Amino acid sequence: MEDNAKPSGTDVPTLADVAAAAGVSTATVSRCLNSPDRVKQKTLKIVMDAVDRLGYSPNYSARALAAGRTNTIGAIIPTMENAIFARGIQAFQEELQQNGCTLLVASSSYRQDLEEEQIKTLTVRGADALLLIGYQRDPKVYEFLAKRKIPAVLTWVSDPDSDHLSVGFNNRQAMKTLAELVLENGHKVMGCITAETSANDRARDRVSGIRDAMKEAGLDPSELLVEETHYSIENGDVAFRKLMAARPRPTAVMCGNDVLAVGALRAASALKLEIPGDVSITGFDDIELASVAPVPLTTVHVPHRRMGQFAAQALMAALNGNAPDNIELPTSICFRETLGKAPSPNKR
Amino acid sequence: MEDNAKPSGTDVPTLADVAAAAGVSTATVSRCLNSPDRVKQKTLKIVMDAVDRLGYSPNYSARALAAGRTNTIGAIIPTMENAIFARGIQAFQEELQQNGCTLLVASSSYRQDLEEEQIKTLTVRGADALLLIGYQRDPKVYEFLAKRKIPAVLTWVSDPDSDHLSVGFNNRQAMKTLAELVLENGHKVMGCITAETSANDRARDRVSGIRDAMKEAGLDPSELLVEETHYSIENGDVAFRKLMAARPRPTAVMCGNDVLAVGALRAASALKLEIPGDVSITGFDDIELASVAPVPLTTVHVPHRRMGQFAAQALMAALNGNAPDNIELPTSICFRETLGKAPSPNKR
DNA sequence: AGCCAAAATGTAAGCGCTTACATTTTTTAT
DNA sequence: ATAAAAAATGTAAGCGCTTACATTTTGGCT
Repeated sequence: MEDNAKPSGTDVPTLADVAAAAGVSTATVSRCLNSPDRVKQKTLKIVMDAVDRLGYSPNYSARALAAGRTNTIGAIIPTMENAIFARGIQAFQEELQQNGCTLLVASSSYRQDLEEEQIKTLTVRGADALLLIGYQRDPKVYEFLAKRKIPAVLTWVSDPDSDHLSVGFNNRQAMKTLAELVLENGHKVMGCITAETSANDRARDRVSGIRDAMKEAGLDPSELLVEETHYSIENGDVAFRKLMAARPRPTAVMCGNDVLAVGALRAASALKLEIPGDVSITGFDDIELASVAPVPLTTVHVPHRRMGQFAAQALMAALNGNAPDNIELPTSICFRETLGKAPSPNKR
Repeated sequence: MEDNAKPSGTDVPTLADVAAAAGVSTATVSRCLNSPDRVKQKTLKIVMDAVDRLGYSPNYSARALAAGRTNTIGAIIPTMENAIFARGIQAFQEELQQNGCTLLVASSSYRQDLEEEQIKTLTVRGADALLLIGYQRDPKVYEFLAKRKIPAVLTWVSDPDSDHLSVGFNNRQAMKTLAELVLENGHKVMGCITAETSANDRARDRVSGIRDAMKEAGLDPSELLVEETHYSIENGDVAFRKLMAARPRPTAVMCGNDVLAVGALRAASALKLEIPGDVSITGFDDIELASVAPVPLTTVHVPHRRMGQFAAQALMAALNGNAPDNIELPTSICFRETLGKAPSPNKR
């Protein structure tokens, strides 16, 4: 018969098993694992040998319960179905991993109610901190987070006026810059395809950016033709056709993201419109899709990877009791082939 | 002074607080939450009222520790950076959520060593079950999983001969069917762009499928020109150019997935080759990209959503002690515009 | 009314770990 | 050498929950 010092059969070894095997207390084993510098070299070696020998790995539930933190970070993104968020989140995850944290991803389908639910779920599941997209949400959510002392970083936006931590970029300014370029090409009748602006602050800001530029160029911003739809290639296609049916017809269509722009491009091709000869089209994001579109897309480049990385660093800092600064990353314009001079009126 | 029956200040309420507030024991509260049919209606109401009033939600770490399960499922996918896995995983997640489980996603960058590490990490973090892509891995991994009694479902493949649970499709057969169609169009010189076959069983099977079809059509399978590379549009472009430099030049290039095919398409356009007039190109997966490629892609349609859904169901069944059956889902050919007759020799 | 099985609830022992505090060992200064 | 300070280790009390088992309540029968 075995005595009780050994772990029985196929059971997963516990801290106590390691302690017994190494001839020390569980506290010492715990210290070896969590703060090795507080333990004598010799002891450390003995314990680590025991850990290896038994193939021990800690039970995270128990650790979380005892320590009051899970080392899990939650992220809630609007969608996983296209690549808009993939690069940024991937970088976020890599950075977290460096810091011994795990990422839990949920998606909200661009629905505010679902996002709130997911925030609750992730919190309850023990997320120590959260990455959120955009800043627009019920103040109660922020109160809830504050009450639970859960740091959150808002990304894909820059929100310097607010006291919420954010790591992102200025959607409005970025789109404005692109719009200025479009207007410099002589376009007077402007169209725009965007996500629904009521529930999406990034989309709203981008549209505002276009209007800003129009105003400064002496055009009436209210004449911007706007099509709102969900992000998908198909919807971009449909929206573009609607825009092309308007009179006067836009000579430039600025899209809220690259996915919509690619849909517009497809529609243009079907309508036998030359890009950019007949109509100019622009995107936003600079995902891989943009560079391989039927006509390579002129778009706004967003530094997704750096954003993800910085967001992770900010959160780690917040968890360590520091107060990280908001970060606004610069965007740039990525010139490709879909932006050109406005066609001369007689040519149309 | 408060007495100890009430939760103090901003603290998160616990089971005991609810029990005190409802005037019952913690066991009863626990039962109300986990098996409501085992308590009296009246008690249930009292307890649930207290839960609402206090805004209680259970601590999952504690629950996991006590119950020995986390209700968390892990998934390890080769990459999050393109959309190949997005739809399937999204469906998987939705189905899990229906069953009260949370998804933890990790990515392995197509590296077997990283995958093993992630499997360990997720296991240690308490994943009750795992979704894995493909079947090729060190037998030790399966032993480890078996020893820990962690159910795993292999997806994106069908592995009927093995005793591992799988929910997927037959890569070899699917590609063979497409290859037959290509060959029926009179192509004699075949090229292929694939992921590295040594570390990717899906890729390997797909190439085998092409060879199978060639053999049956009386061609020498060893004459298939193969370019191996990582999945990306850029790499598809480069590989296609290499293939086009071969003599005799392939008249059809079958790609291991849609991403590579889109890259090939881009290269073809740069080389002023007509698709499918000069060269036919095919893909695999039927992701959204396929339908919006410069020339809409003829490809293999994979039922990603259903696969994800069934995989989740299989895992839930396994966790409930049932032995779910392997599932092989049918694929279909999605005809678009990149497959055509082989050009007549004199035309070249 | 009285008995008994079934239903409902309570009691309390953990789950595996961290950590405040107590104790022992080692180092440093005198 | 010796006292005091510092470092290392041990002891044991939880963290918030589930669940086996014990106890009480309920309700159907006779």
